[in-house]
Amino acid sequence: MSEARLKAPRGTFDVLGADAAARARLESVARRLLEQAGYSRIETPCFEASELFERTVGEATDIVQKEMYTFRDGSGRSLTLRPEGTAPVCRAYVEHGMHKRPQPVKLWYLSSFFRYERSQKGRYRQFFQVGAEALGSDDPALDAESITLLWRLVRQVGGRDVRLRLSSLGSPTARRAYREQLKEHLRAHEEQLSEEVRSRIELNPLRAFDSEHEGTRSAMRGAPVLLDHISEQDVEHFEEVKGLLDAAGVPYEVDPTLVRGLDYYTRTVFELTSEALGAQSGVGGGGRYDGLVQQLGGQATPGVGWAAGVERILLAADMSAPSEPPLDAYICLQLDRAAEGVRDGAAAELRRRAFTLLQRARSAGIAVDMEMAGRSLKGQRAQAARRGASLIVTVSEQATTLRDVECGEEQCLDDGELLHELVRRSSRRGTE
RNA sequence: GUGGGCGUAGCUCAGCUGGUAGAGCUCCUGGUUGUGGUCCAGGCGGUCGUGGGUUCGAGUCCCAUCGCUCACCCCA
Repeated sequence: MSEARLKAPRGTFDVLGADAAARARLESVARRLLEQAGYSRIETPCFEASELFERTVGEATDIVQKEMYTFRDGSGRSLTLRPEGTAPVCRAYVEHGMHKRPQPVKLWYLSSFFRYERSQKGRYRQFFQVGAEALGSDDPALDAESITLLWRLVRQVGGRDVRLRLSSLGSPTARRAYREQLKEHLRAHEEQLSEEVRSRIELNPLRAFDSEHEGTRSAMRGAPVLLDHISEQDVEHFEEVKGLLDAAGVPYEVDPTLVRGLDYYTRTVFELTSEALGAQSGVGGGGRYDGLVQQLGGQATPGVGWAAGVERILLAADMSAPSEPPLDAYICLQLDRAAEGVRDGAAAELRRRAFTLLQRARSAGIAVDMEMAGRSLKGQRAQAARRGASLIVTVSEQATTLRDVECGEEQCLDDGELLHELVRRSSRRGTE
């Protein structure tokens, strides 16, 4: 018998109505902001060789461990729906020899990503990210520019209660050494730690810094801090970035405990959060990834970039979506004997006339629609009103009339005159 | 994977201690209104998430299951 009705899979959603309009606005703000700064659009495939993510994101991360949508195609290749955007962009940089272009190469995207997770507010299995990547230079100005763009994007769409946190991870070696040091410190104070933190010493020692637990907090006061263990050049780089952000008037907080979820980050890392979001407070984040391109088989190429969740920006921004744009005109069909169906010759003839008019009016640049749902004349007028049309054309067997709703004028015209009148009246309105 | 809350019309919801399903909005039709969003009347629309159980009788009680949602974990 009847199956259960099909629904969008868990963690996915349809975009429509006001939500679609808000997204379109966000996209146009992002495009203007990023293209003005020299970023050009890139779209990479929805899926990539699984290896791309396994190698770059980090074997031990949750993403690779349990969140990837991985499948085999007809030839047995292992493919994965992209869980993030930086590795694919770097792959494209290498694949298209972009190191031969003038550096830095700046690219931006707005695409969907996939992670198999339990969904909740601001977290979905298919989600959208807007992101920007700048490759080919380790100039701290590029870091500062990247961060500033994320900051300005979120502010421009009306992001509320946003905070920017900033830190530096140094080199991967410094980071690894630090991690061991921290684990040692935690093990030395194990009896003070909360059970949860204790069970995560190996997996995620950095998390101990976020704990609210009394004993853990006191144990962490004496803990080593990564920022104190990075190289002199990295400190200098970080100082430059901070100075440039100060100069640009971008407010930030240095947070030495800031961690990012992906393995490839080096030096600068940052995260933008909003209190308006619920549990998933991260709106966007990113950092520098100086070893990534080389890891993918390219020349040693530094890079810096970020990604921000579209759904999260929208939650933080509370964008009042513009309503559907109104129509200039609506074409109604008036049949003498309404009882006769659409197969009736007269009705078909009427429809042909109206349809021709519709197409000619659209070619002339007028936003116009016509009745295509079999409504009564009253229903058609109501529909015209709903669509915001200020001009109503009524096509009947005897005549074609144009009524200007705003001034109440009504005139009987032939089709050529009608077109002129439509253009005249709708353009006059447009320029007012 | 774990825990809390919730599943009745397209949407928002009502339905008391079990008695055989309702309202508002939307949509359509007719009337009315200066041929337009008003007002009036009518209509379309639901195997009450699904499957069992208790009962003469279940939207209501019990069990299971699925879905949605929020949170943990983690992250955008």
